[in-house]
Amino acid sequence: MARAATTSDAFNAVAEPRRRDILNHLALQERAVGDIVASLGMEQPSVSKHLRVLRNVGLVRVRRHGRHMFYRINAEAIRPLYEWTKTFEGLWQHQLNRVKARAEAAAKSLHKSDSNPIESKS
Amino acid sequence: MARAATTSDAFNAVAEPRRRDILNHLALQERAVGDIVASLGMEQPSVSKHLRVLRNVGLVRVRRHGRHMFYRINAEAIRPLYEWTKTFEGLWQHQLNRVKARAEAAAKSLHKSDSNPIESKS
DNA sequence: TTGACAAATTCCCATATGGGAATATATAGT
DNA sequence: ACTATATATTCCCATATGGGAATTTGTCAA
Repeated sequence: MARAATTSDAFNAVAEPRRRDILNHLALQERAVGDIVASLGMEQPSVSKHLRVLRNVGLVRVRRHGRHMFYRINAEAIRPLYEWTKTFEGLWQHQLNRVKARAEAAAKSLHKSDSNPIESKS
Repeated sequence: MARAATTSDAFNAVAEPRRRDILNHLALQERAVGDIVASLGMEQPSVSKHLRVLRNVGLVRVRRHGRHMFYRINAEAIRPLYEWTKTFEGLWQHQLNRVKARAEAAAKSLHKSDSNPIESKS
């Protein structure tokens, strides 16, 4: 088996940086393809292909107006990613606290005994 | 160019479901490779390869103890994903409110005028 | 209908992938 | 030194990828 398809889920779709760029751009308001092309400086076929992927996983919705296709974000589809990452929120806070505590302890013992002669030059 | 390497960043590394499984497993405590193999029911070489990718992007750290390699999560590396997804948090709340408002408005007008005959059978 | 513009699709290709299978490396114990 | 155990690496391969270039489809306006 090869790597999972980019269209298999939001995680895979969002792994591509340019697709995140597009989503960031759409966050403010809906945009026509040409607008995205101009704003992000990518080739039009490239944008269309990326939008196709985003559509397939439900990250964007489309609306046609004349010759223009207006894409808008479907934020709900990002939520699973948010929820998953949020699972680890407590962990990085813990880890930061531990680092901070260790740093403070080290500073304290350094102050008391100057146990690291290497640091004390000039 | 082909798809970006799985080791190019946390977004790509995490796109693979089995790697998320591994991270979920490591969230509770550090684990030896064999433990992961047994718990997740994957082949040992497969686990080692996935851990390699996770290590390359800083999502896990290793500690050796005798013949065992204990892997632990480095939650800090997940934080960028969290922050990015969080950017859209306001959006899906907006969208949900709009849907809810629309549903309530529809229910109200239905109650007042029974404007949708199709719904009123039986 | 024809022409102009907007967007999507197709074709080609170098590239990294993840799984399977086999093998290599490293460490502990005797 | 030898064996057993734990983990990592290598090789092979079918597969999807994203970009570039060219073309097609769709829509409006005259």
